[in-house]
Amino acid sequence: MSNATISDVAKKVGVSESTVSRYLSGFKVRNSESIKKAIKDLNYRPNIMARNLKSGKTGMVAVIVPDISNPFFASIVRGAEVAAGDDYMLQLISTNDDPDKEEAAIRRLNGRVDGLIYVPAKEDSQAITEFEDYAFPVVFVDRVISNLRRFDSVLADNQTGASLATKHLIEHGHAAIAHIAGPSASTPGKGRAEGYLAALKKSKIERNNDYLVESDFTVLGGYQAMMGLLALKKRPSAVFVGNNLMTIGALKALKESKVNVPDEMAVIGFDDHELSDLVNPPLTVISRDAHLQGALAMSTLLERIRDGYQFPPKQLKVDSNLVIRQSCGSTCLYRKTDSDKKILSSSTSS
Amino acid sequence: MSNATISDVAKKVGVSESTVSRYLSGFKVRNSESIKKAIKDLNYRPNIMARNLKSGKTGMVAVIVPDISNPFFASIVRGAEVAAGDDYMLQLISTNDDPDKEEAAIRRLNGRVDGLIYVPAKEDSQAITEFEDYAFPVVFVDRVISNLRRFDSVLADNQTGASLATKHLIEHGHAAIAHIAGPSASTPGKGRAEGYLAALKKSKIERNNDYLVESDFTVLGGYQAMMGLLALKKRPSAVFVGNNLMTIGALKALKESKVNVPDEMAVIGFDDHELSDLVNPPLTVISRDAHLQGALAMSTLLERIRDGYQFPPKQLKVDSNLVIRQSCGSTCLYRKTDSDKKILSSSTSS
DNA sequence: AAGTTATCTGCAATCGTTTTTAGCAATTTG
DNA sequence: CAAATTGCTAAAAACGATTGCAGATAACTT
Repeated sequence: MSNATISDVAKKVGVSESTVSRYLSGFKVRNSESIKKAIKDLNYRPNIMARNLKSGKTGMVAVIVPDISNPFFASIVRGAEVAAGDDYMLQLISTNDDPDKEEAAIRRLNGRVDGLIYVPAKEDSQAITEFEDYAFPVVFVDRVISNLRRFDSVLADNQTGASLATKHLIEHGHAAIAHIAGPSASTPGKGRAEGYLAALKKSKIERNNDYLVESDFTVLGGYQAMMGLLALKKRPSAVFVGNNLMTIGALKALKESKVNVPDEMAVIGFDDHELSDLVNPPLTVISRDAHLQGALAMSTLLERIRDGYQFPPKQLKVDSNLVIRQSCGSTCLYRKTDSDKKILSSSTSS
Repeated sequence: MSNATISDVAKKVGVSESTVSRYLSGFKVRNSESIKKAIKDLNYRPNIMARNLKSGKTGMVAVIVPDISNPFFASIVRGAEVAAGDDYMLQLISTNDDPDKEEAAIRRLNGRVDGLIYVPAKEDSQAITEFEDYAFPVVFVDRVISNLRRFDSVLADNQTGASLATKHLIEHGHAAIAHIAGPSASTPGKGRAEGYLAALKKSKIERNNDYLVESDFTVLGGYQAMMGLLALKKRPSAVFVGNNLMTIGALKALKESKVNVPDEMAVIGFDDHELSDLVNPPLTVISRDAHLQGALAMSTLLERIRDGYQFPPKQLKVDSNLVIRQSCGSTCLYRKTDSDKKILSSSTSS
């Protein structure tokens, strides 16, 4: 039952192990036919571990995400998987945004993978130091660790996207605009808050610190943040929510508080979803191509694995688009386009 | 730069490699202090591949799912990951429901993993034959391959869940009840259709073949199936949709056709979602704990890896629950319960 | 046919561990 | 005090592949 080894094949054919090995590597070999047959007869499969030990390669790439059940990260992973094709297999790790888990995971990864696609929790994560030790290339996706500039990254254009969202609310006549932000220690949390503030400034709307609440990218966090905003003496009339999960939480809070969207509170989210269209009211969001982000990250990583760091690190960005539906009070224009929604492109990748 | 080996450590301390190895395995050793120091100084990390080659174990478990971007499968994976803890790492493979890809993946997995958690596309998949060759335990989740009874499985109670859904519609006065089913070649597609038919039979409602349409578990498939139902001379007044994605598609079709839910068409889905509550109207669904399913699968698998097949294969089932919201015309009772929704338990796991 | 070159082959070393074996010293036992 | 037991240790043999080297065929030259 236990698998045959290369030596079994060699013995059966009457050649040396090296000849079989060379046959397997595609070299021209005299008894290729009988080797082929013996391999089939013995159901021989090369032992990957032995091969890896010799070659020093593993044929594996790790992907560290906060939580695979977040559809956004699932899309990234899927994109990465597709881009990896048959060359590399994926190892998946969810960290729950816990830097300690990230550190432990990276430590365990040593010797198991040839590269890492990494969505870190915090820009100043302690795991930084660990990276010095480990000898595989890393590509950051969606978030970066600021001190690790030597690695590549594939981000969304958070600033532009957030400005676009805020501007959209302003154009609908809102001035009391809140922002439920992600952790300021995270790249998108920080970037989107910056974009929000920049848009306010540009329209000469004074910043109200009560309206900028920092949360944690979770449903519950979004719910609580929204409840907080509703409890304010001077309620905002519109809110830009910093990610998909917090948007769900915010909407739950609004529904529970019987606050009408968009009349009493306009809402715009970050990151689209298959169901955004069917929510009541259909949700206007900033969207970007997570699948593409994952695919870009993987191809960048594979390049590094192949060619090393002879070229300077890349900083890729994918577009953020505004998908107008009805949660900001926009009329139902989107029916007129063939894609069932109106998309305004914002920025180009670079 | 390249990692130090156990021999470097041994040399530095002045002992043999085996002594260092024994120290690492927790045996009592005379120079343990200096070995500890040398390991730290040299930043020695054991080479996993060498270790795996020697032990024949990989410390890895593969998870094969149709598509990780389907939140349901993402939950399964997450549950499996949590249950694996620090003992095993996960290798992820999406197959797009393509049996050929499944087969190729399983073939590649040989020697890379100690076990497999597997959501196959079809019950009669050709990949069956492959399994004979490979020497790791397998646990099926959500779907099985019928000829492989020797492996464990963790399924949902599809029949009961589907009956519950259908009965719910019947109790709301519907008799013209359609079912958009998944592929009949798949376990849940078949099981849920059976449950649907059983419930009709029990209520002495005649089966209408136009009302049982087989689709493919995708958004587009659900959309097209619903469009087909709407085009019928005698439209059904209610529909039970066989999975989450097809439900989204069906709702899109209804929205696009301006058919009111639940007045003109009652809808009940299979599998809950964080957003189901916020959809218009809030979606009544059959729900089961996907996270638990994944966790059970993993713990079953780890048991097999540890103890082998001395015990007969297990067939676990998780409960299906009815979550009543408003898409079937139920009044808004759910507010009265503390969990924000009314849950009727259906069956117990066995 | 003999010399030269091009192909292919087996041997042995190597990758970095773990584990078995046997040996040595120190300690306990009769 | 000799004998038996204990507690570590080093040396060597795996684990299953790949690869440099040198020798053996085979295939061309002239």
